[in-house]
Amino acid sequence: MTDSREDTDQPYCYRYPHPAVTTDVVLFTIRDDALQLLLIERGNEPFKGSWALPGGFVDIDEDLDDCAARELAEETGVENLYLEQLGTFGRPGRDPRERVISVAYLALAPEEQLSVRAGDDAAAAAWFPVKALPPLAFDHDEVIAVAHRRLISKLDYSTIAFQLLPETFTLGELQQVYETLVDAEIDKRNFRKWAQALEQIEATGELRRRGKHRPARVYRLTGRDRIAYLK
Amino acid sequence: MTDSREDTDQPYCYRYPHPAVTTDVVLFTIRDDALQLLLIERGNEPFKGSWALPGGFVDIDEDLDDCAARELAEETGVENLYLEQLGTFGRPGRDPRERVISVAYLALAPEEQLSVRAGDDAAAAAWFPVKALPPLAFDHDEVIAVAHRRLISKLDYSTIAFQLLPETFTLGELQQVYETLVDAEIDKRNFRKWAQALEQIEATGELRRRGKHRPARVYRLTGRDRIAYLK
DNA sequence: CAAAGTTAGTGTCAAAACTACACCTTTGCA
DNA sequence: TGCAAAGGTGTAGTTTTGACACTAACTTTG
Repeated sequence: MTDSREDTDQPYCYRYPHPAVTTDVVLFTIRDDALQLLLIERGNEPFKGSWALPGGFVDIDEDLDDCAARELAEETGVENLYLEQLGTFGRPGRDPRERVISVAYLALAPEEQLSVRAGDDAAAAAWFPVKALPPLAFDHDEVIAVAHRRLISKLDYSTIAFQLLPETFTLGELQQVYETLVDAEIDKRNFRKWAQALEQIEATGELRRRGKHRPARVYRLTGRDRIAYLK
Repeated sequence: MTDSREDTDQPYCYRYPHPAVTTDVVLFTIRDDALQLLLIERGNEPFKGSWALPGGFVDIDEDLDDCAARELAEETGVENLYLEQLGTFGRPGRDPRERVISVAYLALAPEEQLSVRAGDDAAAAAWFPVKALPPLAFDHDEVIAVAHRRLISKLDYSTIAFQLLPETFTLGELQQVYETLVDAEIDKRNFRKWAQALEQIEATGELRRRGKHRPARVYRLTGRDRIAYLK
């Protein structure tokens, strides 16, 4: 890091103008057997009426992760979910108002945990299937594309997908999540063999009866780590 | 993104103080059969005399990637190498002067391409083995740890390690790079089978004689993509 | 110029991982 | 009670991985 500034009586912002820094969150969930993400409708210019990722300016004494969690809570009422930093988007001109550098986060939560309501700054908050997104503000289409690729590729070497399930789940539900994510059918026996070989889940001993068919064994994650890396 | 500011005649920096944004680069190379990285000795406070990652403040109209490349060139004379964004570090208090958010980059280059000289802001620039780092300024030890983990884990699913070799190389040299990175010996026959199965390298037809032994075939990367993802 | 030293270069076999594939079980409901 | 619907299980063929040892070609030295 360079040291290209000395103390003078001029405030920084005139001698070395600072960019604004925001966080934006790509929150995925699975609803109606589709991968969906949360967008808010912008209530103000620029891009008024367009849809955008939830997010906002970083407070001057606030950590980045905290900012992402706070903005998500404020704008959507969603709390306590899996959040990981995705990348930082800072192309000059991406915000027409001023230079804005955005630290993007990838978030996952099970549908059950979410009760979205529009917050102060948002005209509305709504879920959209990843395959049918509306026109987006700023460079948020690009941010979402990166998030989606990251999620899909992380399936191969981590247990990140478990973050899309509630605390307890059946193997059928788990398989549905994976099938939705990879957008393909998976062989049931091979999938179950694989899932049990992970050593990341254990049966609770309970059965869950849903629908007119044989009840399913209920599982939970072992360990309290949010995600495990495979091999 | 929220819209929590209106236009008034007050400058931004008083109503909504902006953090400073920097880029820092973790540049790895292999020297003397060891993974080494480039540090600069700080010429000014804070942390004067400590070693730190090369980097500096983002210009107000400058893209982040450009900033990382520019600062690296200015401080060390190193140009035209592999650069990828690593992550953003913004814990309040990580810089004692003011709030500084740092976008970190991972960079790789072959030793042959590097002729490091200390630039304006740095008292000195030097290579250190990853296994024997000096005390570091700011949170740069943490940044380096993340970069190192990223590099090692990317070995498994990409051809990122080829960025540590010059344009042409022998399979022996390639194997040495991998052995240095994973810090273990690799079976020669299995390695060569693997490397050729990648379909990412081709023989140039030349032979390279170095030392008192049989000359080795020379290879180059096929395709001009910097890194390929495997499987 | 022969011998010694050094890295280049090659194939096989066993174990492990992966893939394809079909039937019975248990429940709810008509 | 029988039908619809998801739950639950094993095996065999194929592919991938990992262990392992010798000959080839060059340089240097005696």
